[in-house]
Amino acid sequence: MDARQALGPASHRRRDGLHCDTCAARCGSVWGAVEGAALDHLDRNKIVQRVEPGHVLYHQGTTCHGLYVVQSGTVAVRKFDESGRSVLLRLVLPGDAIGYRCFFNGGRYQAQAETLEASRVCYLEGDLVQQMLSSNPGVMRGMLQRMAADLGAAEERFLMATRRSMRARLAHALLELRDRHGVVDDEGVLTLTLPISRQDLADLLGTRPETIARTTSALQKDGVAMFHGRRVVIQDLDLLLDELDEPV
Amino acid sequence: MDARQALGPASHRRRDGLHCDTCAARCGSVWGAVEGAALDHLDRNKIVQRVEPGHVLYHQGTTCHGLYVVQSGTVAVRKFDESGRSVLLRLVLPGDAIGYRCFFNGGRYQAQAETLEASRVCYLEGDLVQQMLSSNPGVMRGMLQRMAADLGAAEERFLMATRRSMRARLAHALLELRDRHGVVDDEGVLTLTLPISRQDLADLLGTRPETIARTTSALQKDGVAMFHGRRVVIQDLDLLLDELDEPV
DNA sequence: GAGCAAAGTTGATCGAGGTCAAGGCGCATC
DNA sequence: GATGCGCCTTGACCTCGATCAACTTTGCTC
Repeated sequence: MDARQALGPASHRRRDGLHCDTCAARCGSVWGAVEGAALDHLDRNKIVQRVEPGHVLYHQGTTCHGLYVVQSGTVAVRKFDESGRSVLLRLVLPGDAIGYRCFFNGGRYQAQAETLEASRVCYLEGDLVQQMLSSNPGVMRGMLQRMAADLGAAEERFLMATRRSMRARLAHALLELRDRHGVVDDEGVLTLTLPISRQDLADLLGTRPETIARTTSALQKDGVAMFHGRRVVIQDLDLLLDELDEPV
Repeated sequence: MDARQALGPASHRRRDGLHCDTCAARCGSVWGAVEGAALDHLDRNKIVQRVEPGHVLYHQGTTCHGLYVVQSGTVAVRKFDESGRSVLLRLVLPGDAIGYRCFFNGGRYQAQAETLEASRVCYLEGDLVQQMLSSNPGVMRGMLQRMAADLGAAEERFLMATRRSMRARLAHALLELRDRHGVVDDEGVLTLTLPISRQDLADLLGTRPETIARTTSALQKDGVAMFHGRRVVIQDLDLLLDELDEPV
């Protein structure tokens, strides 16, 4: 009867003590527009999963029946090619939906989604999403906006990959990661904790781990940023910004 | 009173003898779901432009108030960077909307759209689009599907640019252009008439015109395709398909 | 801490494709 | 036909980043 009954083990269900009401990720996201009875409905029917790092939300090639929304943590969308090699396509942050491309387009997942950190992820079953979309114009508008923004980002990424040097592209990537993975201390020193390996970073920039290593040490030699494993320390943000605007 | 009054010279208005009813581009597009009174409404309020090649539909940086839909012809979306150089971002075919990213996301156009051939383009004013979207769930679904597909294409393009050789990328591009710009004769020989210059083709593939020239002559030397200006003759499609699946 | 696997770095080398410069070629105008 | 103007192609050269192969570091298990 209840759609929830059919999906996932009990430990993965809702009632993790967080009502949608108080979910920080919801504000500023597509679901920010939902309120009142609809929000209650959403809360009652969502399925919350708390997962450890490395958990796979869905596998490539499986059929898509609903939408995942990241509540906390970071999720990686990764694609496997014919030969089994994987490529990191993008990172998904709290408040964002995962798998929406496949949800709207139908068919099977073109990629797999896996958590990089301990995360909380909500699953919304297909009908629930449709209800939310049709009953709440704000959700629909938000969804369209999000897709439009993602499309812009994808275009930007192509231009970066084809026109800019590795230095500029790495600098760009670091700045993108700043919001979510960066901390500024009292003296204005920015420290990033990268959520991904060098291999994944390479995939994200369309290059190889060796090139990442060479580029990081070049930036380090020039005093732009210090790299220790996944920790990146940036003393002077302006130097990093300068890396962006060299070429034409 | 009438929104049409405010927009464009009289020569650009509707009543070009083509009711939405009979518009071939509509079927198989987002607007295929519209029918009956809504279709009449759409037809009465659309603004049709017949334009010669090279006509600019909108300029980069101007504000977006509605949606353009290509009825016939091909439209190029082109972006100018700070230094004034332009980059061809993508081609838009009949039935597809242009400028929807900006329409949903708000703000100003990130690129300019110009016709490559003599074309017919419909302009739908913002309110009209909203009406269509909200009154007709099929349109909304179609729009979402289209955006999802575009997003997939953009991702694919990035992967092509970063992992594949120029030969494979050019072959891929030729195959993409086949549907719309290709003709097969009695003996099964495929002839493409490219809608774009070498410079634009280079932009599309993220490379330089010189590299395009070198790659075309390499393909020609190997008998895969013959290039004479914008005319491309492909004797054996299989040879072209073989170019796609070499590397990993 | 020893042992080991995975991740990251560095070096040496190579090649695809970018860059610059010099011709061809089609096409309009006169 | 001569002139001029874009567009395209070719050649020569060079650079950035890929590749392959060692080596180092990190992190995990016992």
